Amino acid sequence: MTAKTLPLPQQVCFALYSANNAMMRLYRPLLQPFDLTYPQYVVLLALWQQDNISLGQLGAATLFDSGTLTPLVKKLEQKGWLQRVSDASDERVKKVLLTAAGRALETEVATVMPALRCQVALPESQLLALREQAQQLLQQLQQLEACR
Amino acid sequence: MTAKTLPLPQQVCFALYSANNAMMRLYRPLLQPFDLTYPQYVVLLALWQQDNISLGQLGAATLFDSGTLTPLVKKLEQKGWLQRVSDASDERVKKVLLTAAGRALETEVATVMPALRCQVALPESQLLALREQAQQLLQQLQQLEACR
DNA sequence: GCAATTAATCTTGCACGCAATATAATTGTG
DNA sequence: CACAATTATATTGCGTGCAAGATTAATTGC
Repeated sequence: MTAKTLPLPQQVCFALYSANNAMMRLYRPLLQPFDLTYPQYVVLLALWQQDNISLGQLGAATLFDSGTLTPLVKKLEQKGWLQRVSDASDERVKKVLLTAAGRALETEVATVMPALRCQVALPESQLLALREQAQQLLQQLQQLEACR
Repeated sequence: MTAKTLPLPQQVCFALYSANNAMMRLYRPLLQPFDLTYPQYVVLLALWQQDNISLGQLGAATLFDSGTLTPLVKKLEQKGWLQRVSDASDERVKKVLLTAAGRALETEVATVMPALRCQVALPESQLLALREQAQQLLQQLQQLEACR
């Protein structure tokens, strides 16, 4: 009757948590040359897919809430990668618009993915399996959050 | 030639990252009654498995570096769950020792896991698959970090 | 034996994530 | 059309994570 809690190495959440932390550590030096952090990179990835969207839409794409997104976007504006412009038709919404430099950055940053990939000595199939499992968990949790 | 970067929904790292964030949001309200955060909970989980270990050993179990672990352990000491004691045989090392309250807490906190589990409507097999994939990624990344 | 190195922990500073709350614009309602 | 409810964004405060550097104690080389 000594085992009231599960050892860390057996916990799903701890595996997820520590794998994610390790991944962030791997990203850091690769993004540093561009003066980008991973969350900032995520915002740009979203904008490279769809530009000129509202902060709300950007939050939906990146899964950041406003408390995280607002300062992130302000920082990226300071760095000159994007602009925040008020929408004339609805003064509440702020739209985010990549600058020419921000659009050009996509080509530069395109080297990050392959550099990252070649350091991870795992078969593509395993990474896709991980993505699939993580996405299904995420989807389940989002569904939960949606019901309050 | 427009696709220089991969859309976020297809990225393994983003799936890992956002699933982990969602998991932390799920944990928060469950740990709040015990005035614990997830990282603090992780430290306690490690100590419940093996008590009276050095900060270095605790860091190895939790995968926290000293910059994260030191303030975490100090906070847990303030809350009365553990004590930090200097090792007489080597004055550099600080050993971490659960208090009686800290040991008793394990039983209380044991309700967190099942409460969490019953909110995640995914089959056990899928969670184990996710754990397996995450652990293998983690292991790969740790191996990388070990080679500097 | 003691200087130089190594080891264990601590401190500082920065950038998240997010809950809670505030502010301001818009919409719905009587 | 006033005004309460809703919506979009911003602010505040707290707790991480971690790189970089500092501090102190032990160990190693010569």
